[in-house]
Amino acid sequence: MGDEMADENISDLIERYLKEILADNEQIKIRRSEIAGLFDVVPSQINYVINTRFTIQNGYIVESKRGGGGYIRIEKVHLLDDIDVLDSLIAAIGNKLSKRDSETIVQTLYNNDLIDRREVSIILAAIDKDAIDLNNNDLTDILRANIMISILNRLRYER
Amino acid sequence: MGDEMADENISDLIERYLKEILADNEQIKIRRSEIAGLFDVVPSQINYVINTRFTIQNGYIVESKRGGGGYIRIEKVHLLDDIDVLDSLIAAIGNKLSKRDSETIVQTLYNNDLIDRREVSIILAAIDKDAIDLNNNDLTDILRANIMISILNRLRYER
DNA sequence: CATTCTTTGACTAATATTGACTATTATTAT
DNA sequence: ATAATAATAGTCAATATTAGTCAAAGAATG
Repeated sequence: MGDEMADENISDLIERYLKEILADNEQIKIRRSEIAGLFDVVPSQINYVINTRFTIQNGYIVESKRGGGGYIRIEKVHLLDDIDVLDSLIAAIGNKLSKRDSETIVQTLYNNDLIDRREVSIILAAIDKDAIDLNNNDLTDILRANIMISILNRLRYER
Repeated sequence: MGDEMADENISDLIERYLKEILADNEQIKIRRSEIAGLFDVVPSQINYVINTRFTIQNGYIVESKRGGGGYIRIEKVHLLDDIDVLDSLIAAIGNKLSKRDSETIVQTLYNNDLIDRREVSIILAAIDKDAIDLNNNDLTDILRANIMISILNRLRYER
């Protein structure tokens, strides 16, 4: 890679365009079709750009609304400094997560002062066996993994 | 949550208009056609706004009267204590819970000082669409209901 | 070549807007 | 009083306006 090379593809251009705006603003609210029109691509390409380049790992959260006056909002979030614990926990969780392992994770979070007592309680309630039980143990473990990862990702930043 | 900027659609504007009045008053009594005229929409759109944004889950009670001198009255609801808030929210959740309704509930919890910002964030992460998506929308709504109820029940003890 | 990334578009989903028709209540005429 | 009319609000389904998903085709990369 050299210096200052022209980004070749349109997705990169769109990414750069949005990030330039985000350099001066905490968030942007766009109309999907407008941006698509600006770069002369199909609207769904905007979703592609967002899904590949504005993830939470990159420090962005995205929300949207359909219907009249619909929009996509991209928000820059401030990633916390002591994220290592969270990252390694996320990395360690695979496809599935047992009840036992999930409790260990919650305990670790608490021990590291990443969550308080009430938050422990809320998280345990969210992954409670009865809440996510669908008569299929594999499915329950998958759900537990998904929910836990989602929560850990939330803990990575503050608004 | 909160800081609203440039709502694009008219329903949002009407919602904000009414809520601004309600910020200073316990209730408002409106004439449907008047509000409709103010925003230049058909009268039934006022019903749409009320049905989607002034539900009991949102913390409002609405009553109305037809005929000459008819009106719609929107009243802020006062729940007696925290347990009542939780109980009525739990009662309002049936078998399934949409994303939209779940967000309303979380907002209500926050407005009633039952949870703080971080807890809002954690709960929303737990019921995030991607976390509980199993390629079946009904199932997702069922899971969301289960998880939300589980959390609400936990909050009853965790004061 | 094989693999991964990008581009495209047909189909789906969510939300908002509109208006025709209905229901209820108040007022006026008989 | 009763009936007719006017003045409201409610319901519901059609249409409009967005954004999302997914898989296939094409391009780039190694």
